[in-house]
Amino acid sequence: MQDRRSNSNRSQETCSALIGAARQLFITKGYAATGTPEVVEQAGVTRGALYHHFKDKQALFQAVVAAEAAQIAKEIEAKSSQEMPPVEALIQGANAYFEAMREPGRVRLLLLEGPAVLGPEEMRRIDLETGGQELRHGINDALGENASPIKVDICADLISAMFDRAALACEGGADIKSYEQEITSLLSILVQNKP
Amino acid sequence: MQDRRSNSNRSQETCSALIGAARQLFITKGYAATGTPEVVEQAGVTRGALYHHFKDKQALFQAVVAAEAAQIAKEIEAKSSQEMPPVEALIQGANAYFEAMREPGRVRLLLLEGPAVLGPEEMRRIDLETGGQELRHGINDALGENASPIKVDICADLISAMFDRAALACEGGADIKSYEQEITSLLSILVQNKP
DNA sequence: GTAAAAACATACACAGTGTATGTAGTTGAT
DNA sequence: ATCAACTACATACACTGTGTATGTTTTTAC
Repeated sequence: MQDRRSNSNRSQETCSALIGAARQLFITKGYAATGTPEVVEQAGVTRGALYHHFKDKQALFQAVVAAEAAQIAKEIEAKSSQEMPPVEALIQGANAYFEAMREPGRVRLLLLEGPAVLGPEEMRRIDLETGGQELRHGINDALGENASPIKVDICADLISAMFDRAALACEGGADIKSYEQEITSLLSILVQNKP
Repeated sequence: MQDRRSNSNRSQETCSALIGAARQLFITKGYAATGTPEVVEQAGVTRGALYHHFKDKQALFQAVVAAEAAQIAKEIEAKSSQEMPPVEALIQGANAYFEAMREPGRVRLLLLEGPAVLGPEEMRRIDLETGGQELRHGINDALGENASPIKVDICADLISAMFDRAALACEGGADIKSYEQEITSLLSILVQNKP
């Protein structure tokens, strides 16, 4: 029974199956409570395949997180219309982020377990590799020319922290509109009072 | 060989030893990489004692986190002088928080692994049980009477998110002064433009 | 077609968790 | 003081999961 699939195809398919199955389990049961036997069963492969493509369980998790971050960046970019005053663009970007983060499991993956399992540096790396630069550019445009690069970096970091917390709060049952409104208000105030 | 220690003393001492040893290991190696055999060895007791006092490894971790949160609240309260304009009090509280969070391991315990292992709700519960209310009161005083309670809650949540992110960044090697300065600036702007 | 390499599959060694069971020390009532 | 009940531990074990070593099949290159 020859399938005659190319090696790269074989690899790609099993990797996708593994990442997909792992994603589902990590989201529902969490990283620690998910065993590799369960993952491979869902993926329809064996543990041998898993450990052939990934160094260890953590590497599989990193792949899941990276894929999710890429997907989110894609969704946000799709919703970002160009030609807009900087502040409006910022607010729209924030709303797009919130909407993307409402997809079940993303908060847990990217805001809770990701930083704990992979570490903040690695999470930051993934973020920059995908769409994390957008916010910094937005902040830079909004603050104008008189802002030093390091100030922009810090400001972007602090604002993204607010975004993340808002997403986390909404996952926990908080009112989305209230948080969106408050963030919008804060952003407007901050940009208008750029020091 | 009769020690003739009272039961409550015995319990308290072994619990303290366990929490202390666990704290050290959780801080240096992380929750997942720390085994209970190692903990009890450091504490000078057996696993039997551990599982007598704590339901499981997670319960031990929760005790460590709660103790750390209480200690931090104590340190902050000790540094908070009363009789101060609200904004100044806020800024001073923030600085006290940063200073407390510079104690090695606290960022990892409270901001990284705590939320992942215990969940955000439990972390929030611990926070409110200890000194988490202070910030909300500070925000409330700073915003004045015309702010709705829910707005104060959200605002406090978002601001505490910035505090946490700043502590995390500094742990990662960022310049403390820059973050402190930026936060101070943001707080001043926000309070002066209370909508 | 054949050798090398990649992609898996199987088996195993090891470590860690939680529990069941056993023992010593403590408490409270008589 | 003594005895029973209880608390505080200690020991032993069953189980699960991880990572690795080794074996097998499929693909690739020549």
